[in-house]
Amino acid sequence: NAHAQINDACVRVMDFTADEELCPVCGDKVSGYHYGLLTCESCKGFFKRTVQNNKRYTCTQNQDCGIDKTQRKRCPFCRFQKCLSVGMRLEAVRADRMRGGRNKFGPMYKQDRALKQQKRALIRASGFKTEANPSLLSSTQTEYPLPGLLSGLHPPSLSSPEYDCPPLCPPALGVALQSYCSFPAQYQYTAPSLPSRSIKAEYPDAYSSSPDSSLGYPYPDGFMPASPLTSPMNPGLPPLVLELVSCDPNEEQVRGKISAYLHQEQSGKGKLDKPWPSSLLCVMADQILFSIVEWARSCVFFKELKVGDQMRLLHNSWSELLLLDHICRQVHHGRDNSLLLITGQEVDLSAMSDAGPPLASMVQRGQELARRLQLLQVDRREMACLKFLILFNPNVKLLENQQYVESVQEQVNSALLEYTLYSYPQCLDRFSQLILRLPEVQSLSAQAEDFLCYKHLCGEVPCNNLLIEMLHAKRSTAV
DNA sequence: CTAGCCTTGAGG
DNA sequence: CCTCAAGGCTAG
Repeated sequence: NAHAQINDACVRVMDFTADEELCPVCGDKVSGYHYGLLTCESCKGFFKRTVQNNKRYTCTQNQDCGIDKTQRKRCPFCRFQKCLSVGMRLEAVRADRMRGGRNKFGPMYKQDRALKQQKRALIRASGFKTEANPSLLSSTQTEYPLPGLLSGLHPPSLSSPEYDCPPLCPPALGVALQSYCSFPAQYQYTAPSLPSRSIKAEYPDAYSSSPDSSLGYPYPDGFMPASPLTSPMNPGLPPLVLELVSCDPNEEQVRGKISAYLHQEQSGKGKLDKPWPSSLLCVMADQILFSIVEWARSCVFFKELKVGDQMRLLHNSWSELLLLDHICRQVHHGRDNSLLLITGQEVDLSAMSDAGPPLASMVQRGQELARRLQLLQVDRREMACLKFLILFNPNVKLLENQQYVESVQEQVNSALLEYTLYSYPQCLDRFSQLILRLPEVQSLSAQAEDFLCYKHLCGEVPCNNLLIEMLHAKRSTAV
């Protein structure tokens, strides 16, 4: 049911923006930590009654009832389901009903508080935008779901016709985005195994031997509680970050594919008319670009978008993504005086000086960027987040579902912030250090685009490829 | 049953 | 001492 889904989506957005003052189960006001996380008083009571009295409910609908403040009484089955899915802990309900005192979760509550405070401070310090969109805010309080959070907010008149009519736009990207059958569904999300902090149950005898508790609440068949956005139980590893990493293509496979392609290209033509830079490098970049489009097409969030918006986002970000891919490779390579290509070949930079000043200076800027990221020892997870932040740019013009793009950006931002705070607590400005590289990537990629455009006009670059198509697309729609 | 308010009591 | 998350109580 759409209402419930939209409401849920709003609550999710709120969790990232309003810093979780709302009960994750029903959206009511939080009264403190209860059974593992911050919830409202009523859901605390409900959870307690249910577990203590071993209650069993059934759902008269499809077990997917929306739970909010006004409807939470309607379906206890779904309410309890939701309690579990957001991470409320059966073990925190005491088997012997002893009152008062503290339990094992105490320290975690404290830690969670500290994290939240730190996060707020850092967000404020970095002048980060935290205010939720007012319309989103109100929608969690009223029972009127936002029309369009999931279906596109802008009036149809704003959508640009040229994207909706394939014949009018260059074909390659459209084909790449739409050829669903030619790619296997290889990105099945498999839940990453979280380093499980062993949370011993409050009463070990009752719980430690099996997931089944003496209170009679094993998790329902096939149902494991979903990882909450953040919870004191798996601090610092936002599930979203892991999910983003899981979207990354297998570097080996991409390299193999591109190497094979280049080899074939080379042997097919016998000898290359032009040796290195121009021709082969462009073919290589072109192939990497294809793999980037393939990555985007199959990754979480992006695949929910309509093709029109997918194209708009990619047209906007292709060169940055390409550059980031290059930078990332140089970070791993770790050499100042040579570049590593995806094929594994090295290009000596001392020979670069005669490639012309513009190219040399761009390569230099790229090396500088790589060096700074290497100094930070940026990791895969952070890199995955950065890619998403580049791709999901809500400032792209004429987006049909701009709000969705914005909410993805905020979610990724938030997850990255939390990840860096927990994984690198000794470096509090790590998040800003990472984010500050993005404008640099943007600026350098713009310079590279200009250069490519110039070379293209000089006829020094092959023109029937995705690379040039992207170049034209951006330039023709730039405002 | 629900949910707001009350009482407890270990840990700080 | 105080805190605050457990359980308890009870009107609606």
